[in-house]
Amino acid sequence: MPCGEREVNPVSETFPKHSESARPTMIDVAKRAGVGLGTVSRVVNGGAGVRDETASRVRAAIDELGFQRNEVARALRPGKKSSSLALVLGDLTNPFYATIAKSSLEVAGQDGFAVVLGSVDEDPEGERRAIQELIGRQVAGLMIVPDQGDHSFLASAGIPVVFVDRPAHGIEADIVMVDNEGGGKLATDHLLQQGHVRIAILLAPSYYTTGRRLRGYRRACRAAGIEVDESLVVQLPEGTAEAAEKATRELMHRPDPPTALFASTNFLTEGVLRALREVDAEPAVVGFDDFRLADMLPTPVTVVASDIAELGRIAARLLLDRAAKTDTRPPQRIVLPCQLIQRGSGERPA
Amino acid sequence: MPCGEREVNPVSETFPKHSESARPTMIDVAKRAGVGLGTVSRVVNGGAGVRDETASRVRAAIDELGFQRNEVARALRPGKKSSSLALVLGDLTNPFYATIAKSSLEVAGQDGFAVVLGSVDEDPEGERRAIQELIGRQVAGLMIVPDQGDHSFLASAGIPVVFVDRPAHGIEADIVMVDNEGGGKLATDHLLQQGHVRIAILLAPSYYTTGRRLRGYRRACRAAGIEVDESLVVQLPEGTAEAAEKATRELMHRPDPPTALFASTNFLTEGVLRALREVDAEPAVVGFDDFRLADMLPTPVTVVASDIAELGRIAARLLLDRAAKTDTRPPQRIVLPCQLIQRGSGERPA
DNA sequence: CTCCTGGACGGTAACGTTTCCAAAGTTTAC
DNA sequence: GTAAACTTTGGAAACGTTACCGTCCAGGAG
Repeated sequence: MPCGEREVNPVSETFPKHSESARPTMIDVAKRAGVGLGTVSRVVNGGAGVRDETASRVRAAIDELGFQRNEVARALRPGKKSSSLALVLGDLTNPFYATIAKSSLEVAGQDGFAVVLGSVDEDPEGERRAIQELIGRQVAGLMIVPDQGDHSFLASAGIPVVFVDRPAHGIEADIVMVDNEGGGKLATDHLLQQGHVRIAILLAPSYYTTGRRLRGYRRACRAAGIEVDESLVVQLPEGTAEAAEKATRELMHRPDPPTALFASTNFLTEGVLRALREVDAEPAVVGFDDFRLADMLPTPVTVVASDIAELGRIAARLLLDRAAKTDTRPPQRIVLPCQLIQRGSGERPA
Repeated sequence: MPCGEREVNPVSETFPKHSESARPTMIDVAKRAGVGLGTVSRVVNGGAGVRDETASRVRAAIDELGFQRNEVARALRPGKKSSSLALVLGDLTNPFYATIAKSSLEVAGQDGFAVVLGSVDEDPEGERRAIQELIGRQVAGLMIVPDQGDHSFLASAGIPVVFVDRPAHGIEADIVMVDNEGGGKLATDHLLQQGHVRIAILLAPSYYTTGRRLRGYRRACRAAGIEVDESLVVQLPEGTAEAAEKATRELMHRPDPPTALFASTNFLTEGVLRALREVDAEPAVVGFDDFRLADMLPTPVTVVASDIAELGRIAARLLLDRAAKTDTRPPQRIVLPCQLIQRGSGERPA
């Protein structure tokens, strides 16, 4: 029960409200310091070619007036892009995306860049619109965790693009991702080693990553000389925990349930574990992507993990270098390794 | 062990790279459509006062050229702020912040606003710098989860500000928060009802919210006629799970350990639970703020929760209305209720 | 003493949009 | 048939910055 209704009160203290007073411009500073506009600009941009005495007079004026450069006007000049990057990704509530956002934000911030988050619907058309919006804001570069669909419209945007976690079709651009196929193989190999033969794999719909992880799974099975039972390859209608829970329940109620499950995303892993609570059998479980509290669950969860924060950092760094034209190499494809973290759930024998 | 070193390969496909070709401007559109510049602007902005026939000719030209309005130039005009909001908050890896980011992003997106995330260091000076940066980008409004310290410098920013989760000093602005004191009382009351008398409370350092939650705790104790043992009020040096874990371990190894713990943030709850794994005693635990998998832990975790997504939505809505001058009420103080979610850990008897 | 060189500085155009004003065209009213 | 009112349109100014081009002054070389 609620501990109170929503309250709405005017705040009582009487502090200055935000004033509409115009903020000072370089012209104001110039007048105040008794110098020309160009000189102020030079001081603000590093002060090369300005006498120390003049420069400090200008700086004094800046402090007195509380002047701050108008980034919008600055970005209007041709060639000058705004000092911000755009980041387009899915549900921030997913720790995977949140981690990318956080780490790329850090790197961008170090270079004085802000990060603009476009709101992302799930449909490709929404993504496209969001991206166009962002481009209109003259960002210096785009980091995109792309949805499926054609992204060739990005080629005409005139700004560098880095794809994160998955490649996109129709454009040649940098891509930073994890070794999905290797990770899928790693997880499956591990389960095979425990003697499992009937290993189910749960897949979120139509992501690129999904296909690669499945490929790793198949490769591991083939290498072990095991033929894949296609009824154990479960394509979910949604990438949610709920969908995985339902599918797992169905799997485990079959006459010939799998003895092990490979959940190909963190949310799917959660769903699998939820379903298994209500089931007598204790199949082995390996998840893809680590998640908070994985080690605290009744049976600590074995996962295949990679350094997601690094994913974001590399992407941001690469994009900044592209934007600054420091990096003029051909488009790169950077693949981060995965590693297996054994915690218990994946070590149950067949 | 890693399933492979980091690979770096040039991408092989040969798609168009991003071209540096200048994007078309309204002037190009005007020429193409054989109309004046002003007419194009009118069409782009809704088309009021333009003949249908002319408007469609302009729209045709826009489509042909792939014109997209330059938001930067637009924002340069006086009075016109850019159609973006700034969001300043802490660690996105904390689901609490991530949820706020997600929900405010959604609301802003509905109104065609982008959200700029300032990178936030933990120190107040870093926060101030980040905010100044954002203001320089001419955002239409600021949403801030404020650090302690004086925020009066915001009064001269000339844009509306909404504080989220905690108020700030030195400025009269809207604030959207949860009923921390009520939640603290709710949690403590619940533990008292189970017969607990020695209830420890763990507090993250110096947050505003911390103080209110403690106040609710004290109020509940006083109402129950119990004198608070001040050695059970634990001020942590850091708001991390690790700090809470260490403190809990120390608490439980005392000769007179508490029979219940109230962890005042989600990370602290995690730390508490980690420590309790290695302890024989099974004290009751209530956490503040719900978290993913709370119901999946060996003992499902009882929490006091509020609708964090709603927090973000309300803040964004309010800010948008302020920015549009649709809402000219005096600064509001909106307080969302908390509710108790009983899952087991909080129902252990004394 | 004059000329030249170079650093310091001031002024102005330009970026792409919105807004305002005036001109042109069209309808309505008398 | 003419004047008035209104609608549609074109053009120019302005937003705040940067980049470029001159000008000015000091100092060194001839």
